[in-house]
Amino acid sequence: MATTGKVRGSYAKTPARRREILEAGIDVFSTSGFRSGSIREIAERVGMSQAGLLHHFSNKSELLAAVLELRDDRSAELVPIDDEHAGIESVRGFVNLMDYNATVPGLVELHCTLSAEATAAEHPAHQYFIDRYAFVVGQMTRAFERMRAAGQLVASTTPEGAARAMVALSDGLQVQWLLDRSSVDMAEEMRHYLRGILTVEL
Amino acid sequence: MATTGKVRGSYAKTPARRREILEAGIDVFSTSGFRSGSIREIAERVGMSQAGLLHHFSNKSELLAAVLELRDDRSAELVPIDDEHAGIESVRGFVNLMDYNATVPGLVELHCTLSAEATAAEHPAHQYFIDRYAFVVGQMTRAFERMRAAGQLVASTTPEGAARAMVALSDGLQVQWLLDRSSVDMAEEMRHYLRGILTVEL
DNA sequence: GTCTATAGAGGGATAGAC
DNA sequence: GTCTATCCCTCTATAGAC
Repeated sequence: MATTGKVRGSYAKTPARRREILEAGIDVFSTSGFRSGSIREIAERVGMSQAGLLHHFSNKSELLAAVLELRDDRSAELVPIDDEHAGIESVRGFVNLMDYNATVPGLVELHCTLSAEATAAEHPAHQYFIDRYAFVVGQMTRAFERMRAAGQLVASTTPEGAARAMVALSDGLQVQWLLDRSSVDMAEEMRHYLRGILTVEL
Repeated sequence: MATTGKVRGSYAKTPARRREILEAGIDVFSTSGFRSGSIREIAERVGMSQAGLLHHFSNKSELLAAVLELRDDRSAELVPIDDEHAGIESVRGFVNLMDYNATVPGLVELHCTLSAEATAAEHPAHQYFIDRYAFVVGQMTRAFERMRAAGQLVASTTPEGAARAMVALSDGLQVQWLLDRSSVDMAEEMRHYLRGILTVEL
């Protein structure tokens, strides 16, 4: 017993507090980015002082890392695309994630804003995004390789090319969608692309 | 005579100075974005004080607008995609622009960083990017419409869908390329996509 | 046209009380 | 665990001298 809860005292609420801070962090970093978003504003949204916030995350970069981790966990929960034997299931999972994304503009904005910012070599999330793209493109490449083996991928496309194009299309559609949400149905546009390179139904 | 040059005095150099500032502005805004890039740093790069810079551009937003205008002019000069009768020529122009982009990482970074930032409604370049995407997607849509009429576009694709996908693919590939330049050949990836939706050679 | 000086706002992080 | 106070930094924009 008492493996998760604390022994006593008011600091038992720390995990909940951390979670509140992370939620506010998503909001602020998504609209202002990391560099120009302030931990002061995040703290205010949670109703605490900036110094109080820094009790939970010792500095701004650490908070960013925790925000990114939370986002990853949620995507992974919602759409498991990392099954080591999945082919078309991974592709379907990716498209489902795009449908889900259309319901959470904040998360989409977070991704677009931070990935563009993190393009700069000195950005605290630079390596994170390099690794993350390598991971996602890698997963999708393997999924397409299995589909190729099953004769489900058109001959003109390489698995890696398809994977990169899929990720790129997703990112680009997000920008257009954020600028004008009525302009694009992101998942539908992706399905359209996929129909062109797959020999089977989605 | 004296249509472009000034009558006399040292302020004849103003246009050149403005240009220098804009070049430095591209550098700084591309790596730091608009919000966290500072006019101070831009001024330093040109070798002048921050107050001196503000003699040429009355505030930071005005400088941003001028930077974006300069970028537009360059792209337009290099790759005319706005011919009102062009079909495949516009598509070729777009791909050529992607090849050119691979030689000017700074401009690519500027676009990615600012377009993501400008996703926020209060951003000074918000409307600019809405208009710009509408323009580019519109131009490419009309080009694909002409190609459709000429039987050069596969039946499964709509002109607007193709245009949006082309722009999205371009944007997304830029992010991956900026994070790891050895990972993607942006123009080649685009040609590959186009081969799938066109019935003629590029 | 460019400078210095300065106003005025906001940021991150730390120290120390409670 | 949270606060106030504070340090020190950076930023934009303006005023006014040269």
